[in-house]
Amino acid sequence: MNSDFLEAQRKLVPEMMDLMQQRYSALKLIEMSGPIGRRQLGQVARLSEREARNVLEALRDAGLIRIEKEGATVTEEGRQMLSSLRTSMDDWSGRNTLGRYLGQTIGIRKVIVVPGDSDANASVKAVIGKEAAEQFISLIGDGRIVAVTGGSSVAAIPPHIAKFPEAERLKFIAARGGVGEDIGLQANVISALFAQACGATYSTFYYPETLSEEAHEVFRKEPAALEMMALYEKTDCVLHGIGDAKKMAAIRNSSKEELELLEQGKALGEAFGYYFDENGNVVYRLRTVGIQTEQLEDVPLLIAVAGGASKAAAILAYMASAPRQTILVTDEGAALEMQQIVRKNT
Amino acid sequence: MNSDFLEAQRKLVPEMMDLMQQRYSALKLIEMSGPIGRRQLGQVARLSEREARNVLEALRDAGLIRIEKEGATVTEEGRQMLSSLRTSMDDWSGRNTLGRYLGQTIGIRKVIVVPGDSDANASVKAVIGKEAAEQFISLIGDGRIVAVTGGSSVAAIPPHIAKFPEAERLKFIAARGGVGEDIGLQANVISALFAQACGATYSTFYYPETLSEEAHEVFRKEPAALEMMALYEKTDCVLHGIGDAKKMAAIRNSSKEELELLEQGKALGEAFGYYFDENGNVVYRLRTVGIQTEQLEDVPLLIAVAGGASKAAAILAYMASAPRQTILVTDEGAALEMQQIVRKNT
DNA sequence: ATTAGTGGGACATTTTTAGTCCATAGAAAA
DNA sequence: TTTTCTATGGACTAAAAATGTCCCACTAAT
Repeated sequence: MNSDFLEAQRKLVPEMMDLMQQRYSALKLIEMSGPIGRRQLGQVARLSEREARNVLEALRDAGLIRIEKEGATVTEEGRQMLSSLRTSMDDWSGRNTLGRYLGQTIGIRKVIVVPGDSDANASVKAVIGKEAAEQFISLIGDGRIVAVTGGSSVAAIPPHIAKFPEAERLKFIAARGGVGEDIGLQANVISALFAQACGATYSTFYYPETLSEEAHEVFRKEPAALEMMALYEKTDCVLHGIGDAKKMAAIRNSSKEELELLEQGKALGEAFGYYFDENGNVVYRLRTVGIQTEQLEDVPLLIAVAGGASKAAAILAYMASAPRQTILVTDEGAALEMQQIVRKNT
Repeated sequence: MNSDFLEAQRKLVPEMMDLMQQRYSALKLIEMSGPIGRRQLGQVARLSEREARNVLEALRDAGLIRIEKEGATVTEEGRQMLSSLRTSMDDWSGRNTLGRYLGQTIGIRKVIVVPGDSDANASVKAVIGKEAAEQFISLIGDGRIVAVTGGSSVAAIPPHIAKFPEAERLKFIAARGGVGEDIGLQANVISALFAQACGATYSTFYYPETLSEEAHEVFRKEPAALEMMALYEKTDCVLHGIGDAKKMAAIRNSSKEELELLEQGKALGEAFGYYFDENGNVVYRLRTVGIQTEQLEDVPLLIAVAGGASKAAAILAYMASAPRQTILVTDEGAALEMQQIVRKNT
């Protein structure tokens, strides 16, 4: 498959991909806009005059365009090249630009879109996990404390973590105490998986999801709880999933009162025990020992993972108030749906 | 097909290919030579310390190698990448290095090797023609007089000539007067095809192949002949094929004396009416109005086209005395065979 | 202890690239 | 026909990036 090859290439010569996309899309623009000049092309392709000039000269040297007094035109060869590259490039560069577009509109650091839709094809989750693992490894820097949440998306990350320099110094913790969900997808278990993959250490903390106010107070003063809360203050990285509010509430066997609160508040998304409405307002939160939204602001590396068209609304809900440094790794299904929602609302 | 994609890409971002090949072969070396250091890698891969360093760092950032105190090792991911790229890259870069190797040993400017073997697959000739056309277009510069010879290889070039700036100023001529061969492959006809493809002009000159010495003398003084000879002096580019000596002699219905001369002189290759032995010595030449080997030395752009394993010996014979500025466009079949012959002789 | 490797830091120098302006030449509009 | 607009290509400076070359600290094997 060509896309495999493109992926391999992206890894091998990443600095060239920009250039390639630049030239490809310039060629496409030239094809569409007939004879077009350097400055005009620059404007429509968001290139400076010089950049546009370089691109044009490169394309000319490759024999793909003809540069004449009235502007640049595609040659026959250029047309052939366009048609032979179109499918794979459009696919690839479409996801790329979609990611950039979403990143800008949502107002976060980066959005990575992998091909496919996790709703339709479960194996896409693995690709999301792989991408997230790469981001994590390359950006963790000299961070030490990593908080992870539960969920299948986050669970897809550890299998793709290869040992990297100083991986052992990391300490993984659950971003939120809690039991009750599927054991394999609990934050505690996942943090252990991460620790194993890295040869690192982890701390666990179990916390009953539903407690009376009094019991809660008592629990909060437990030494183990205090220790965890101290760690949350020093967290260097959070890897978290995003859930659909209703589904999460159902999974958690929430009480009638809770369900009503979520219903009234029009909760859409959920992340680390917080429920958000479409504007990112916190509608409800689980009382548990966990990282707080205020603390997130000071965490340098925030990686959110969630895929599938059905999660688009939930993702947008959380992202409406997500810290700017957030990186979202999602799939095409969710990304396209998000794009539609965003467009509808403007 | 991946190779199509690679080809398209080579056109779109030619500057990437070097880098890609550099990194790919470095990765391969690292895989083979176990943990290897920056300087050692530099030596074996012919990179400066800095270049090796850059490559290593790029591979490390891509997660393909691990750099540790004892040197660089390939990661699991790197191994996967190698196996997924191996076939297409080795194919491509094999031809590339083969071309470089031949260029150096033969002592000419450049050798371009296209995939396939014209002996086995006639469509390979078209690829050779396309490549030759590209070289011609990109290197002709502000040359004006272009001399072409006959033969199927040269005839494969004009179909791939797209109009380029100032193509009309060119003048195509036959590198050698002569009739008797297949009409469609005669130099005169081919020069007309070139002219048509470029929207340029051409001059023809017919010259009987076999003439008595006296008739020859008379012919040489014809105004048309003198005009052609004047053009040969000013030739800016020669596009020529290379023939197998015996086959050419057969095609030309050579006389017994000629055949004997060729036999005795161990003629192997033929080009513009000259026959060469394995050391590049001229064994015999047709008496005709045509470009002379001495004149070739002053022609800035010399492009030789010939493919097929069966022509390997002939190509090497001519190349043994070919001017240094010659560019050879050939196919894998001929190139591999040439490599074998060269190795046997050393 | 010595030697031959390793990676990584540092720095001057060269090379490449980017930004900008201008001259000039066609094409289209007036 | 003249004017205006937009085109390319040349030229130049400032800035950024790549390169060659050291040195240093460290490690493992001799």
